[in-house]
Amino acid sequence: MGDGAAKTELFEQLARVGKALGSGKRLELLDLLAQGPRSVADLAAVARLELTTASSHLQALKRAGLVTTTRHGTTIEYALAGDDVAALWLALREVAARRVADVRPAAAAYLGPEDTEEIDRAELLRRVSAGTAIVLDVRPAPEYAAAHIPGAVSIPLDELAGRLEEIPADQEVVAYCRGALCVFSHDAVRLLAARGRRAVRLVDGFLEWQLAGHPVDVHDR
Amino acid sequence: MGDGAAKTELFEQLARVGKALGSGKRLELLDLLAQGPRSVADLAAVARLELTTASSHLQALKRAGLVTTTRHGTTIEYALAGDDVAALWLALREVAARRVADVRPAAAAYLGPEDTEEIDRAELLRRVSAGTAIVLDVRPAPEYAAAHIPGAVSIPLDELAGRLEEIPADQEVVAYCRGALCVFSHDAVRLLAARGRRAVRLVDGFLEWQLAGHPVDVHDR
DNA sequence: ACGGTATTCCATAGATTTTTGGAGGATGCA
DNA sequence: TGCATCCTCCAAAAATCTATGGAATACCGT
Repeated sequence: MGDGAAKTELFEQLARVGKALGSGKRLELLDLLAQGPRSVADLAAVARLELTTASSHLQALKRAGLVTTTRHGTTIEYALAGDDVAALWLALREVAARRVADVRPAAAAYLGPEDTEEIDRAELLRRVSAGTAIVLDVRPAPEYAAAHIPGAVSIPLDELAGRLEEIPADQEVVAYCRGALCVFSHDAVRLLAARGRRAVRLVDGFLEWQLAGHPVDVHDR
Repeated sequence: MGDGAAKTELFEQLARVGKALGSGKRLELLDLLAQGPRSVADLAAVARLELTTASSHLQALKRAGLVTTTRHGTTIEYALAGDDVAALWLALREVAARRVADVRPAAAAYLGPEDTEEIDRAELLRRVSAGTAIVLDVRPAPEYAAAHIPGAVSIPLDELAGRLEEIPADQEVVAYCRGALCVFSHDAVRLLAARGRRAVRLVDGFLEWQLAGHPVDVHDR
């Protein structure tokens, strides 16, 4: 029948991963790391956390095996341990969105009204290969640099208003950002629409693109 | 940029699912529920928990949306909320097995030595359709009754020694149980081998079979 | 209505986690 | 060597979670 104590111990070990996923702060850090490796100070700033708090949460993620560290001189770069971790994060998000009643209103409050048109990955590929649309990456520059959809142009959301002329006025724009729960592409499409551009939003984002096995580009622009 | 408070709130809501996965006891209950619906008293007995402890853990799982309840007269039946939850549980297990160093030794201590031959689902289907093997479900009877691999014969592990004559001596046996971390099929194959039978083990179990989209049978035998 | 069964609710003590600030290590550069 | 930067370690207080046993609730059969 198997020893009860050994079984308890095994499940307690599995729960270490669960515990790591049991904090909003840590999930936020994980979500950022899913876009690419980053330093502790960087992550703390973007996630609006005290440095020591961020450090201790990152170490909790590391103890659970979800992230790895690499030293680059004086800075330490945290990175997702692998695609399986990204898949786990996505699975958790999907369960939460479907099963936790309060997630929908919380998402709506964060993302804003549903006033923007969305398309899926297949439709994006169709429009791009037909030449009727260009793909716009509105994530912060370091995340674009880490990896992005091939052919996408990078204009971070907070620079978009000032760099509008870089986008041909007669082209439709498909904007994307981190993932389904990222606000940047919503705001970008609203901004573009307000300036009279034709713009739609990829329904999810880079995380889902990558996990679906699509190719990605790194570096350059 | 999106309101910081709204973002924090959203991730805190997502973390409710993570928190639910952050306890060995709850994972054990989830693992049982992945085999089929069960009552509170039943779950408490199988998971070796006090009734009130089991009840409160089950309610925690319910608040996180991972399980649902149905009243049947005086008993309350808990069930997994859906396949997406089973997939999440499997994803967590796979990440833990790959990334948490202490999971392997804990699994080895629970499952015993690697002295049994294992085959995958494709090989099982091959041997069954070739008529060279029969499939043996060694889970407790209620789990077999809830759902099982089509054509499988049910002999719970603790009855196996006494019901050996029900298995044709010249047939190879493929034993399976709940999943990759379930000990029953390991013990069953050891027992059969000790009695001179040819027996191998499905590398994972019913959970993975079902999630892979294979058909399942319910009721009868 | 009554007794019996299955489960949840409640209060509490004990354990674990989270946050924060200050001190300490490691690395790079002048 | 000395100094700056980036990060981790440590300790303590606050907050949260867990286990447990007794009481309360819901439903069933008589």
